[in-house]
Amino acid sequence: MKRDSRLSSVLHALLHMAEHDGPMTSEALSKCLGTNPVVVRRTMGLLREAGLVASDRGHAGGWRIAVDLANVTLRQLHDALGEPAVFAIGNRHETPDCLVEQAVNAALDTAFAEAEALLLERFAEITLADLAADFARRHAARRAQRG
Amino acid sequence: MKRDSRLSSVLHALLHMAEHDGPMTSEALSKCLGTNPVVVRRTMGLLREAGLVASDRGHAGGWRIAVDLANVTLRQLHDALGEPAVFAIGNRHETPDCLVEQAVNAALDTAFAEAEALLLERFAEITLADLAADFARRHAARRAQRG
DNA sequence: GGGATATGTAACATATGAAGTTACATGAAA
DNA sequence: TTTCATGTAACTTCATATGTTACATATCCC
Repeated sequence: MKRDSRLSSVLHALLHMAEHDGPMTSEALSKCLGTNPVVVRRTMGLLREAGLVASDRGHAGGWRIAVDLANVTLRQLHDALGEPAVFAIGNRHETPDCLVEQAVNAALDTAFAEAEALLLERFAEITLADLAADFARRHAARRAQRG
Repeated sequence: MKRDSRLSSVLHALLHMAEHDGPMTSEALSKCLGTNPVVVRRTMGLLREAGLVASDRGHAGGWRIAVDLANVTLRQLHDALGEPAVFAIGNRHETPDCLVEQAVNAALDTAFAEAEALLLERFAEITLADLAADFARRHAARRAQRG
């Protein structure tokens, strides 16, 4: 199955934007991400609808972060992307008539619900500021290593 | 993304087999599951490799459970299916050069690893016997409801 | 032995959905 | 008014789970 990598992508994009002075164009972001400007606009557009970023057209236009990095969690970004399905595994039929299948679904649904709840809880605990700080640490470590 | 429903399918099949006297053919199972006999053989073949079921050809052939229901967990079935990817969400690149993307991946990987660990833990706690008992309860409830 | 029945498996078809691409409209700044 | 940027529709590509066809192989019963 092809994985949805949009959360990973927007995080990558947002941190680059945070490190960059002034707005960044879809073109510039697409080069950071190794993708296409249209894909960037399509995905960032969802974040704009959620009020997390803003975009400007024309000269000196592009994308900029519209909120405080410390106030944006991975959970908010996941929600902004439309809460895509978390699991690649699932029930064969959602509302089966067969009692056997109902018993199977009930057991699986419970397990998946618990795991999803934990994932979203972790997402809610991590802010963009946390990631930016982690990046800064990695950056400093690389500089130190180089001498 | 299209979800992998094989775990759901094999559970459904195994419980029908548990309720049924004697072996069940791929044909019969495929009708229970609403799928194709070849798909059943393909999937059940993985369980056979794990020693969980056995198959016989020819007259009176078919599939039968080779172990005690109380000794088989969902985790074992998941493993028998080749431990398919649990998540439909993932990193864009697995081992990026970009330090920003490394920081993003590290955060996401941790969250996903925790959620996957919880899911597999729950899977390990649920046996086929548990599901069979739950089915029996549902069956009794339906009979009672009908009068 | 020979027909009937069942699995084993390769090869190919279909369906779904994420991501990539092309094309062009719209809007803003120099 | 030219240039640069986003907005968005339409289409293509790619991955992969699942479905399907065809046929080989093994077993049972007569």
